[in-house]
Amino acid sequence: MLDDRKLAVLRAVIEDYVSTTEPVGSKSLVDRHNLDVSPATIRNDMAVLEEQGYITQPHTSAGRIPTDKGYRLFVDKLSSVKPLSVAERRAIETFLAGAYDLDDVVTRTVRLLAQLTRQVAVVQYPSLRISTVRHVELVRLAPARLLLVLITDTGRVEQRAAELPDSIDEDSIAHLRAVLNTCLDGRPLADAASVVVDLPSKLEPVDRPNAAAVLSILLESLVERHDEKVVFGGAANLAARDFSRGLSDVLEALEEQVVLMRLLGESGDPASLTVRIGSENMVEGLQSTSVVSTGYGAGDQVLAKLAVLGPTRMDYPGAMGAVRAVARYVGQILAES
Amino acid sequence: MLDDRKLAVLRAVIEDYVSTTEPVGSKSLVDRHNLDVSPATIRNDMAVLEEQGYITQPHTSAGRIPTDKGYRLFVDKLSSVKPLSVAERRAIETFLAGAYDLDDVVTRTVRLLAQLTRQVAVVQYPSLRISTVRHVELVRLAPARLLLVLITDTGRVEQRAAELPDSIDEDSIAHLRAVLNTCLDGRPLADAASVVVDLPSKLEPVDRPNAAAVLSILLESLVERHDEKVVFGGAANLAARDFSRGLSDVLEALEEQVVLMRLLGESGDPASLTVRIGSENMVEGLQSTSVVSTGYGAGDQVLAKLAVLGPTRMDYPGAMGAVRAVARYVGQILAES
DNA sequence: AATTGGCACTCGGAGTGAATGAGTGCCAGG
DNA sequence: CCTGGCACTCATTCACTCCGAGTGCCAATT
Repeated sequence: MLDDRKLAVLRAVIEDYVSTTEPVGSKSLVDRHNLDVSPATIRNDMAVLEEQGYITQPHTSAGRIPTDKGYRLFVDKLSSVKPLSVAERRAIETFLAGAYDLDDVVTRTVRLLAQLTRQVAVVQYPSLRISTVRHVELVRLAPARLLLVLITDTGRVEQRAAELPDSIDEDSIAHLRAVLNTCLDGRPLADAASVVVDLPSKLEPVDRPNAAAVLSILLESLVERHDEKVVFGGAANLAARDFSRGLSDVLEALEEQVVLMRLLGESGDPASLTVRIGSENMVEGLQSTSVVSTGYGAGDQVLAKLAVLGPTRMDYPGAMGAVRAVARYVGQILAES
Repeated sequence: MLDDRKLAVLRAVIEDYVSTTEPVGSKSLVDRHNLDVSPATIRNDMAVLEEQGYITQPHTSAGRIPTDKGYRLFVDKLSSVKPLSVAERRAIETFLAGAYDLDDVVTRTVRLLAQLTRQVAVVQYPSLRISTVRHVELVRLAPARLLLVLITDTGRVEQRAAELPDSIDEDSIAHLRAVLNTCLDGRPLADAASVVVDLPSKLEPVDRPNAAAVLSILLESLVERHDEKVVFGGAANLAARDFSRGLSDVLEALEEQVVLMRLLGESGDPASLTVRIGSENMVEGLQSTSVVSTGYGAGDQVLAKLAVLGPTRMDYPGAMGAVRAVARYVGQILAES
């Protein structure tokens, strides 16, 4: 149905369109790429490609531009991930190595990805799901107010304030802290939740009301609010490309945590490099954009996702290379710490 | 030099221009505002205002638009802060009250300000400078690697990882933790720094190399990296207005922490509401924008700043009202926690 | 059957020029 | 000092033409 040359034509159309932003015609195709056929032949091929829905013309008597379906075929069959240059790899390594904080790692990753791809980068904070509890700290902020700090083995720190029904003295706090730490230390967060539920029975009845308040907050930290945090950067890159109308929509979508979460959640296999093109994105406001995403984490556990977002007309091989490389390095950093 | 009517004309020009985005002419001025004079008179006034540099015409035979100098006069003399509506106040209150985390407070504040003003909002994290140490926690991540957690009375938590020269056992950690907490608890961070410097002498010689590593990291946390963190939001509002070219520059500037810090730092009196108009901003890339900023904090201590950034053509009274109100509420929230 | 050259056709974009009208400056008279 | 009148300016708009890149189709060639 589509012979080799037609595929080559599709690839050429996409490459040219991506680099020039302009509809590409049969003539310019033949001399930019050394296809050994005449423009007329290419025209016939293009007609077929158009009929099959891989390319389209913005108006009669203009060149062709790829459709989402065309990009899809390109990504699936016609291109391969472009590995980064040595310089780029080195840059990633040194830039990420300088981070001293989970926050810092994430922030730097976003900047890095945005810079490498000249697109918008989206990075999710590593999930707490499979980390284990390292320490629980309780600090009294006011007579009936505690600060609860949960430290995990991955070095992540979660903090929450808890309002208590009654005031609490330092002894009770110390006791509660001791109980919590002996029960929870070393436990995966997922298990910890079930442990926490059973805890009240181990405490003095007097302490229970306050403990209950602390524990319910702790529970929330353990199970609920984890994977929520997502940051993005490189919005300036959006403005630089033309995008023109719709930019506002895209920016709006990016500023919605929920939307970003959905965006990252959509890709099927969490671990592998996936590409969602234009209308394949169900997220409204982002249907004229493409998303290249992958999971990352320490070792082979997927702790979170990161992605690059740009116009459907983007350099897929390059973006895929950057995403894959950055994900790997971030994984290394996380594994070390 | 400038009689009352001329000032009224300037005010009218600014108000009209801000709401319509279009150069305003003498005719439309007289019937939009009930000035009891003829267009010709207004023209004369405008000629004077232009001569003095308060307004200008984009091209001959077009209406006038305000200059930065014009806006300056307007802000200083011709306008007053516009208080928020009851509904808006209530919205602020409930929205901020729902926050349970310093991070959350800041994030919500940004969104709130952006939404209220339909501009870009910039919020600096509250400084640790004048908080006091509540607790220092050391957690062993690896034999020669500690996580250092600094908790302040304002409920803020700073975390840093420290690489040690030697491995360290739990006893030494416990000892170090005890020493740190007895020496630092309740101290203002500013004083704490000097205490930390003297600490090594109080420790066993064997522990000193490791302790030194921990302490130097702690010192950094205490003095250096504090007020660095700034976030912004509402970039979509930028795109919505026309801004056209230059948008990319503005976005770029906003994504630079350093630039944002400078922007907030520029205003003279840290506590009060200040407005910097267009070219008054020395930050490059933001010279066609105006910034309305103020300090905020618990009680009357200024812990950080927040600001609204928009085109010079912005609703100053409204922005000032929103900034002032939000700063107050955030202050309350911080004071409570 | 596939490729090619030729040819008529389409149509967006750039360029031209005239008409429009909002807005101005200036001046003479109230 | 204010006002009405008047001539002038100039960005914007619209209609119109022209140009050329690009197309589809067809008959000829390989």
